[in-house]
This record gives sequence, C-alpha cells and structure tokens, in this order.
Amino acid sequence: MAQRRVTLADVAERAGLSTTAASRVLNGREGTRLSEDARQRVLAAAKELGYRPNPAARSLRLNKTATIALISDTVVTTRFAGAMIRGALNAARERDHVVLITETQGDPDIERDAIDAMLHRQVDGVIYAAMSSRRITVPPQLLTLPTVLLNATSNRRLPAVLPAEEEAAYAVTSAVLDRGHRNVAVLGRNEAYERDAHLSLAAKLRMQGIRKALADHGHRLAASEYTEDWDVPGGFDGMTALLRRPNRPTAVICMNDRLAVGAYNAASEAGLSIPADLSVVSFDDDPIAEALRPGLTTAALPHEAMGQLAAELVLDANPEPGIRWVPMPLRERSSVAPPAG
Amino acid sequence: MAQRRVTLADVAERAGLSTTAASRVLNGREGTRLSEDARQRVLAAAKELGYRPNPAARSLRLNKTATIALISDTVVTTRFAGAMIRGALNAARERDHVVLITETQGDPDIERDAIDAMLHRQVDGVIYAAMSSRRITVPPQLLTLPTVLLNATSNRRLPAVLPAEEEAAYAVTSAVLDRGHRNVAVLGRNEAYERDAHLSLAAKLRMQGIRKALADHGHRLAASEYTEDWDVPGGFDGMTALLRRPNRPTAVICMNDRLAVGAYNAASEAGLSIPADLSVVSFDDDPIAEALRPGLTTAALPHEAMGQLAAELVLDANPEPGIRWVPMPLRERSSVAPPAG
DNA sequence: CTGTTAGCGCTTTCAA
DNA sequence: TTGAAAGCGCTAACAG
Repeated sequence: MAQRRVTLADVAERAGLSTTAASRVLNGREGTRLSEDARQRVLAAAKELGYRPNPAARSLRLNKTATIALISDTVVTTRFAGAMIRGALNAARERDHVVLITETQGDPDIERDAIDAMLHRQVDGVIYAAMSSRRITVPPQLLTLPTVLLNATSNRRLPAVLPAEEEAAYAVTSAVLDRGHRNVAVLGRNEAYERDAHLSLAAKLRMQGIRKALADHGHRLAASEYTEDWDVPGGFDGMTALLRRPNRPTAVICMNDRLAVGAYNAASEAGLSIPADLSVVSFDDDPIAEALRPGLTTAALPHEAMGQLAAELVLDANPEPGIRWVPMPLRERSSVAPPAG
Repeated sequence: MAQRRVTLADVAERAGLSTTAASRVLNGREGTRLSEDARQRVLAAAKELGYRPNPAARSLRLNKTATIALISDTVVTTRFAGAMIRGALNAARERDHVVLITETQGDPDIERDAIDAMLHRQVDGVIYAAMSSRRITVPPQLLTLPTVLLNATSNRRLPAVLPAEEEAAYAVTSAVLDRGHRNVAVLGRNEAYERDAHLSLAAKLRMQGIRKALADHGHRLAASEYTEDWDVPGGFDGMTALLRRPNRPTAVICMNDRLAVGAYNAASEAGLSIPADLSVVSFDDDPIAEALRPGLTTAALPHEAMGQLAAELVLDANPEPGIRWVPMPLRERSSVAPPAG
C-alpha cells in the first residue's frame, strides 16, 4: 500500500520521452510543437499510470496553488453560512480549485495571523466574508492578491458581492401593499444601524426599499417601532407595543425573521390571528421562517449564489471592482392576506 | 509592493551561517548542537526579516503540508455544521494547521474526486464527517492516512467521534420522570431508522436511553407515535394523533427539535398550554429551540466539541481506534413542569 | 560545532 | 521537434 506516487518522470519514461516533453504536452504549451505521435504517447502514459501532478512541486515552481482562501469573521458559524460556503465550494471545484477556510472570530490578532498564513501558503485569491452584511476595513495585506468581498463593502476598489436588499425591500413592501394594506408598520427600526454602514448595510437599504415602494404606491409608513436587537425578544416587545397603539397596523414589515418570530408570538398572545388579523412579511428566510405557522413570507438571503459568485470573481482574470447585487427571491408563504373588513 | 519573499537563505546570510545551520535552529533539531551564539543570531535574523518558511518547499521535501481535510457529505450546509467546522478550525489553528473543506453532496463521483484531490495535496489527515450521525462505508483510499470519523461510525478500526445520545436520552427522560410524569409518550418512532445504523445512529441510541431511564425509574412507555420524517409537519401530525388517544400523555419526548416545533403547534391548536397541560422535551438544540415559547428543554448536539476533538485526534500521533462519545448538555428551558392535577 | 551537497517534482530557458 | 540542465525553497546525509 501507499505505493510510490507516479511522477512526471514515470510518465515520460513510459512514453519514451523527456520530462520536458511530457510537461509540455500535459500543460498544453502552444509555443513548442511536439509531434502528434509524441503527444498521444504522453497522454496515454499519463492516463494508464493515473498520473496527477504534485501540487507542492507545482506551486514551488509556479507560485500558484489552485487554492483559494475563505476568510471570515464568524461566518462559518452562522446558520446562513453553510450556503455561502457551499456556493464557493461548488464554483471552486468547477475550476479545479480547493478552498481553505479560516475564521477570525473578529479578533484582529487571529485575523492577522490567518491572513499571513494564507499569503504564505500562496493562495491564489481570497474571499473576505462578513457574517452580517456591513462595511469593513480591508486589511492592507490583502490588496496584494485577488480579493473579493463577500457580504461586505469597503473603502477599497474591490469587487464585492451583496444581497440586493433595497430591491427585496421594495418587493416585500409591495407584496403587502398590493393586497390592499394601507396601515403598514415597520418593526425593527434602529437608527444606529441605519446610519452606520460599519454595523449593518441591511438596515439602511431595507428602509430605503420600503420607503420607495410606499412612495411609488402613494402611501406613507403608518408606524415604525424601535428595537434594540433584531432578535425574538425584540420582536415580541416591539410588536406588543405596536399592537397597543391606537389604530393598530394591519400589516407589519419585520426587518428580519427573528423579529417576525417575536411578532408572531406577540400576535398570538394578543389573540390576533395571522394573516386574518395581521399580515407579516420579513427578510432573510431563516430556516425558522418555514417552520412557523402560518409559513412566513420573506425575502431570502441568497447565500449560496453569493458564495458562488464570489468564488467565480476571485478566479476571474481581473474582475471589475464594484458591487454585485445578488437578487433576494421572495418566498411567498401564508402570512399575508388582504386586510380585514 | 509584493516584495520578494524572505527565504531561509536570507536568514542564513544575515546570521552569517549556512542554510543548514539556519534550518536546524529554526526546526529545533536536537541531534546536532549549534553554539548558543549561532542559535541566537539565526533566531534574531529570522525575526527581523519576518521569515516564514515556504510551505510548498517544505511539503515537497517532507511530504507534509500542515493541512487537514474536512470531507463531508453535506455537513457544510446544515444548520449545525458551522459549529463542527468551527471546532475543527480552532483545534487545527492551535496546532498550526489549516483546513481544507470539501463537500461531496452524497455523490460518489464527487467524493472520489474530492478524496483523490486531497490525497494528492498530501493533506496530513482527514476528518470524514456525516451530516446526520450514522454508520458509513469508508472509502478505502482513506485508510492510507490518518482518518477520523466525525458524527459517524464504520466497519473499520478508526477513531470516531459521536454525540453521547444514549446518555442524553437518559437525562432527557429523567428530566420528565423526576417531575412526576408517569404518562410519557415518545414522538418520532421510526423502526426503519432504529434498525438501520446506515440511516441513523440517533434513533436507536435515543430509544435505548429512554427505555433505560424508564426501566430504572420503574415505569414503562405509555405511548409512542410513528413519524415518517423528523420534521415539523411530522411532529404536528404525530402530536395531533397522540392527543386524540384516550388517556393522553402528560409529557412527550420528541426525537428531535423540529418534531417538537410541530408538537408545539399541535398542542396550541388543541388548546393545550405548554408546560401546564403538556411537558415537552427533545434533542438537538436546534437554534429554533430557543426561539420557541416557552423555550424548549432539549439535549444539545455538541457539534463544536465534536469538531474540535476530531481535529485533535487527526493530529495525534496515533489515536486509538474506537468511539469517543461526546456529552450532550441538557439545555433546561421552560417546557417542563409537573403534570397537572 | 558547522558546511557541502543532493534531491523532493515540476517548469522553462536554452541549445541542438 | 526534442532534450539537458537549472532552479523554485527547503531538509538531511554525510563530511569535516
């Protein structure tokens, strides 16, 4: 077992040629023409022997590794992350590359080490990903090799892949407006997020899309409720407050699905039924959205497509800098109905 | 920019020594003793220059790459997967290794290619992971290098890391028995799973733990309900059936959290309140368990610890074959109360 | 205590 | 149309 690896020399010998010739054939070098006969012999020999070039030797020679790095703050750990990784993996495999994954956990020391390690390993490019979409500062070392931002933007002229939040917000809002709702509230307002792109890109873009849809339909926001965090308790408290207001909304746009879960709970506790008494729409398509009863209509974060695109961009010759907005499909389930009465 | 990498030769020159000497110092070779002075000079030079060995050159020479591969069917994509990856990443980083991730998507062709690619890259070891814990057939090529099974067992004598399902089932069951419940049902029985380890390890082990706890407490299972899949609709239908039985249970053990979500829905629809009218316990600690109201008491799949242990085992000199059972912590929330009356 | 030399497997200049 | 030889950066026999 563990038989000796077959090397280029083996292939050459079997083909009755030099390693030079074998190398040229196998790499499809155009400059120098070998006889068709020689070509075939090399190809045959390589096939019979099951030859595969030694990547270490290759990269020592070429300074290339057929490897890309996926560096993220803590992406890997999110429920959404899997899809991003899968997308990147698929794109990489299609181009015969493999993917090295690192997590920096937001720690600058770990990050520096991680990036250094990747650079020393001579990865051919890096995908620098953020868990939640936001504006980041790109470590300068990354500027020396092909880098693509995933779920993030920066001050640098780099390609970046982001979910088309504004467009999605427009669609989500329209879904509710088109059913005849006029008294529409937003749950999860947070000025800090909306103002600071370093905290969140989604908050601002989603609000813009919502406002634009309302304006285009000739309406305005009936109410909006602050929430410190976009989580279940926040949603519960916020929705409870919203329901206590005079003239309570007939539809609520939640800034994400976890808020929506809280909103569901609050509605249920208030004896309101969804969607009969209250329509709910949201963002993310968290796995939870499907498990809710009734199923939650929400705009899905297109993580797999994003991961895929990011990997493709990294492996592109030289991609244009700038943002790629990846569409967020609207998953229509059962949480929207026309307003009562 | 992109200034020339600093090589061992640079360090040696600066230290006024040969590369051999520098190499020996840097690798802490014991056999040959260098003068303390020389040692210090090399160390200093390396530091000043910011020297890091070229991994490609190193692995060409040593057939080692300081890399481990994480090969999984579709682990990467699961909600749980992130934690496994994170655990493995941390353990690897601590030992100055990096990790290559691949997903086979259950496709044998992709799997063969992926494994081949990893072997050719001379990874130092592989973690072979399954999404849901089950018995698998290990591709023979993997037997030529250190391999650890993660969330899986096999017919081979390999180290394997699994959640301590039986122990957890015992704890989960006891949690309900200790509160005084006597009329306890199981939701999610599935003979096919329980019998066939290639489909699921959890089904059988969980049932064993449940039975043992009941026996030890001098009770027996009041009812058990079949479910084709362990998902939300299955849980809903199963629980609905359970509630229609004469002498309905006061507590239900769900085989996983998604079933429990369905059970919650069914209980709510039947006008039953949890935990006053019905106690619910479960397995997995899916993120959803925390979002439910009331919070679901459940035994957590210890994915991060498992990933970490797997990586440690791979990097161990030669780990004993056999199963490592990783404890599943019981997350006690609010879904359990003494039976009514 | 330290250095010379060979060689890991590959690609590429240069020469034939 | 083909091959010899050098060299990527490193480590390890073998000498001294």
